[in-house]
Amino acid sequence: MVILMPRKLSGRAAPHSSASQHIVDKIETVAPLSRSEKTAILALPVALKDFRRGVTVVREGDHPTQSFAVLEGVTGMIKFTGAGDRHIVIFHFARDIPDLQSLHLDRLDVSIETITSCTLGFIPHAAIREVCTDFPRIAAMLWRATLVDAAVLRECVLSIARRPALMRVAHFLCEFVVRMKLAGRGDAAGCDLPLTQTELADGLGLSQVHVNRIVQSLRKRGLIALNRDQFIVNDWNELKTVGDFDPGYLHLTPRQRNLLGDGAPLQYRPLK
Amino acid sequence: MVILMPRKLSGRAAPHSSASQHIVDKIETVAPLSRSEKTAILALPVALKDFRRGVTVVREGDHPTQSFAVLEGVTGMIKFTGAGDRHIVIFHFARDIPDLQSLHLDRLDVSIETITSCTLGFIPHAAIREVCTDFPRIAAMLWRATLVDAAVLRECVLSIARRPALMRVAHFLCEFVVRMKLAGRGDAAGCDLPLTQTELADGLGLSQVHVNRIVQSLRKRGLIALNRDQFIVNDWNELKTVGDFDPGYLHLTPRQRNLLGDGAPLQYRPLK
DNA sequence: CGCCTATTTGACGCAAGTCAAGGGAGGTGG
DNA sequence: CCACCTCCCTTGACTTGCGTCAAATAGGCG
Repeated sequence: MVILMPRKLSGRAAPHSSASQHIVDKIETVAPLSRSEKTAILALPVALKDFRRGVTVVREGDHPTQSFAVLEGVTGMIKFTGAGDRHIVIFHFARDIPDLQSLHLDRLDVSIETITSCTLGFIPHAAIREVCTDFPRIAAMLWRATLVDAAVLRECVLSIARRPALMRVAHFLCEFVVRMKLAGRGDAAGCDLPLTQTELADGLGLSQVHVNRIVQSLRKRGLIALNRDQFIVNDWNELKTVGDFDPGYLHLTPRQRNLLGDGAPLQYRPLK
Repeated sequence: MVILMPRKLSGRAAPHSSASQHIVDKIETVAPLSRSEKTAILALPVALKDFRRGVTVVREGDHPTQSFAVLEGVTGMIKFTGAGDRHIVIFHFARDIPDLQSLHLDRLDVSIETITSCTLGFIPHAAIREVCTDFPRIAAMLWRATLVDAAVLRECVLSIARRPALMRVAHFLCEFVVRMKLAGRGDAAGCDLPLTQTELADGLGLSQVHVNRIVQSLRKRGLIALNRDQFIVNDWNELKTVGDFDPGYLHLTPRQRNLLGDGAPLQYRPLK
C-alpha cells in the first residue's frame, strides 16, 4: 500500500503577491506586456478578502459590479438543477478569475463557492473596463482567459457525455494536476487535491460511491495515490492513456509548457 | 396522431443580408452602436461561401487566420474521444460566430461541421482585431457573445451530468426552439429542426435508440410534434417544466425577449 | 474518548446502452 | 413505373454501468 506523505505541497507555495501582480503574471505567460500596460494593471484597485471553505462568494442571479481573482485556494462554479442536484461545473485556482464573465453578462448564471479556504482579490468592473478600453491587448488577454475556460468546458462536456467513469476520473485527474501545477500547487510528483470524494463526484457527474470505487481501481492498478489532501501520480503515461487525456484543449503557451517540464508534465516516480 | 405540415419554416426566413450586417444586428440586440462603429463593422471584408450538409468547415488542430459567421443554416462544434466517439458540443445558428475563439486561441480544439447546408461569411482575424482595437465597445460585444456561448456550455454540462434522459431531451428542445427563434427560424408554433435523431443523440450524450424512445414519450404526452425537419411545441409550459428549463443562462437582452414575445416564447397551439 | 466528517463495502435495482431486425420515405436509374 | 438503394425511424430482447440505500470503518480534533 502506498503511503502518502503528510506534508502538503501547499507549504511550498510562493508567498502572496498582490492580485494585480497575479494578473500580470497570468497575462505574461501568453505574451509580454509593455511597461505602460503593466503599470495600468498594477494600478488596479484590489480589495483582498479571505474566505473559509464552503462559502458562497457570489450567487446565481446576482448582478456583480466587480470580479475577483483567486490568489490562494480553490473555488468551484456551482449549478443546481430544479430538483436541487448540485454540480461543480469547473474549478478555479490561483491566478484564475472565475467570474470575469460578469464583466459583460450582468446576471450570474452560476454560483461560485470556495472549495478550500481562499484569498480573493476583488476589482471593480469599472476599473477593468477602463484598462480594457485604454489597452486593447489587455482586453484581448482577459478575453483569451475566458476562452480557455470555455475550451475546458467543452472538454468537460465531451468527458461527461461520452467517457465511462474510469476514463472520466482519470481524465479529470490529469487535467487537475496540470492546472494545479500551473497555479504553483503541484510538482513532479503530483499536486494538492483539496477535494473530498463527494466533491469529485459533484464535478464528474458521478455518485460519490462510484467515484470511490473508481479511485480504488486506479490505485490498485498502481497509477495513482490519492487522499483528501493530495494526489500523487505514479504512472503519468498510463494515467493519460486510461484518461484519454490530450492537453491540447488547455491551450498551453510555450511558457506554461516549460513550467510543466518538457511536455511530460509528470515523470514516473513510484512512492517508497 | 399529430400531422406535421410539410412546409418548412425555412421558406419564410428573411433573405440573405451581408455577414457584417448580421454582426451589426447581433450586437444591436445588446446595445445600440454609434454611426462610426457601425461603419467600421460594415466595412469588414467578408468572403461568402456555401457549404453542403455534413462538411467539416474547420478541423481540430487547425490554426485559422479567419473566423466565420453563420448567415444561413446550422453548424455544430464536434469533438471526438480517442475511441472515436463523436459528440456535438453546441449548435450554432444564423448570426452566431462559431469559431470566434480562434481570434485569441491559435489552435482549434474542436472541429466545426455543417449540420445543414450553410452560407458562411469568413472574416480575416486581422480585420476583426483592428476593429476591436479601434472600437473597444465592439470588442466587448464580441467578447460577450463568446461568454454567452460559455454559459450555454455550462448549462449543457449540468444537463448531461445531472438530468435524466427525458428531462435532458426536453431541456434541449426548449433551448433549441428559443435559439432558433432568435435566429429567425421559428415562430409561435415551433421551429425548424434539421436534425436526425442520431444528431440529437450526438448532442445529448445519449444513444440514438434511447433518444427515439424519449421523443416518442414526449409525443405521447402531447407536449411536442417533431420530425426530421421541424419541431412543434404543443405545450410550452409543460415542456419547460419537464425539461427543467429556465432561460436565465441564455442571457437574453430585453430586445431578444421582445422577439420571443412577452416572456412566454411559445403559446399553446395544438395542431389540427 | 466521543463526535463529526470522510471513506469503504455490499446488496440490489434500474436507466440507458447494445445488438439486431424490420419498416417507411425519398431518390435514382434501368 | 417499378426495383432497388440509402437513410432514417421504430421496436424488441437482452445486458450493464452506475445509482441508491444502508451500514460499517477510519481519521482528525476538541
